[in-house]
Formats: sequence, C-alpha cells, structure tokens
Amino acid sequence: MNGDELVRVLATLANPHRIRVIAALARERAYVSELARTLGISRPLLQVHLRKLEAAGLVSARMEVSEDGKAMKFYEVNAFAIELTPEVLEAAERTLSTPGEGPGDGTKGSS
Amino acid sequence: MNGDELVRVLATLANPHRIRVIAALARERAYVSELARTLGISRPLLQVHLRKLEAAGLVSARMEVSEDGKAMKFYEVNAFAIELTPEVLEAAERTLSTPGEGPGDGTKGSS
DNA sequence: GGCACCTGCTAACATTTCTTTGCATGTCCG
DNA sequence: CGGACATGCAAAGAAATGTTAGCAGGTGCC
Repeated sequence: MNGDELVRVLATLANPHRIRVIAALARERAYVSELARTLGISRPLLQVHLRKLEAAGLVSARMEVSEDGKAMKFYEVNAFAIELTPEVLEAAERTLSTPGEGPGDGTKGSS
Repeated sequence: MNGDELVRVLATLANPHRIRVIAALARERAYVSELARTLGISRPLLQVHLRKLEAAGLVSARMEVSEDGKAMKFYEVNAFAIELTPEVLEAAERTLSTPGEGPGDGTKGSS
C-alpha cells in the first residue's frame, strides 16, 4: 500500500458512521436496507458511506436474489490489518504524490 | 483509547501534510520555522497542523533557547502503535459517543 | 391496481476542514 | 535603529465532506 492509499484508507475510517458500519458487518454481513435500519440512519446516507468503504477496499458487495425474488446487495468486511507507527508513516511518506505531479508509487509491493 | 479518540487520531493522520510532518520529525526533531522550510509550506499552515498532531497526542513540543538567545519550539514524535483490523474497530465502536449524548467511554484504560 | 419491500441516482444545502493573509510579540547583530 | 531571525494568533476565503430530500427503477403479494 502506498502513501496515497494509506491516506485514503485513514480518511475513510475517520468517521463514526463508517466505523459503525464496519463493526456491524464484522458481526454479520447484511444488505443495505437492513443495515440502515440497524444503524438508524437513512438509506441514501448509508449508501454513500458504503461506497467510500468499498472504494477504500475495506468492504465488498455482492448482489444476491432472495427466495422471494427480491434483489439484495449484501456487504461484508474484507480482512485487513494496518499498523500505524512513526516508522510506517515515514515509509509511507516516501510514496506520497507531490502536489503537482501525478500519483506516486511505482513499486507494486504489496500485501 | 476509546472510539472517539481513535476517530480523532485517524482524522489527524489522514492528511498528506501531517504525514510528512511526522516523517520529518521521525528522522530528526526540528523547530517550527526550520520544519516549514524543509517541507516547503508556510509557517502558519504548519503550525495549524502541528497543533492538531499535538492535540491527538502524536507529537510533543518543547520550548528551548538557542545559544544566540532565540526562543525556538522543538517538536518530536511520540512513540505510538495503532493496529487497525475489523476486530479492533468493532471494539472501538462500542465506545463511540452517540450523536445526542455526551462523550462515551467511562473506562480509563489507557494505552 | 395498490402496497411493501428491494435497488439506484443526484441536486442542493449544511458543516467542517484547509489555506492564505496579515499583524502581534521577542531576540540578536551591524 | 533597522534587518534577520524566532514565536504567536485570528479573520476570511476556498475547498472538501457530510446529510437530506426527492426522484427513478424492479419484484412479490393481496
């Protein structure tokens, strides 16, 4: 994961609603409307947050059709483990894109 | 660390400038004006970011007087290690303050 | 058909965050 | 004293985020 990606993931997690979403999905996967009721927030709002979580690679979606024919989008958390220490951040900083330039990185290191 | 604190720390780290600041200080402590020149950003802007980093407990400041009598504020990174996994977030979620209520927590567990 | 459930979108407003600009203080040195 | 350093703060504009409201589509069942 490069610096830009890390910033994106951190920005995504820095929100109470999204933490609640991940917590709920960690306990049990769920579909959008159900999850909205569980968390007590509006469905459009939840969708926005789910989209961000998915864009950051923290959750995955899968369309399924229930027995009674309703199309439902199930979400579940992806396994991830990010360690935050000064050293890790120092390494991430080296792959941050500079204001003017295009995206940084280059090395497809991985994990 | 409770859920609210975690959100605050994550929000603080979710910024390229602040990652650069931590990276620079991890290599060597520095005073404000010097650091601003190193990073190529304005001093007032850097001060704002330093204040946030300090508020989140990620860096510490110490006023010192140089040999030639100039008062300088030296910053250095605090050691920290935060692990981010679905399980950790699920635990953090339980200590998030609810929209209406006052700050959550209660347990003074500490690091 | 009409109601209850599922999905998707986006325009608009409200709020927060980021950044710049400007002015205040103080020291030392020529 | 005036210039080159250091510190501090706050107002104000610009940009990004969060949230609501309202619209569209689909299925199954009484």
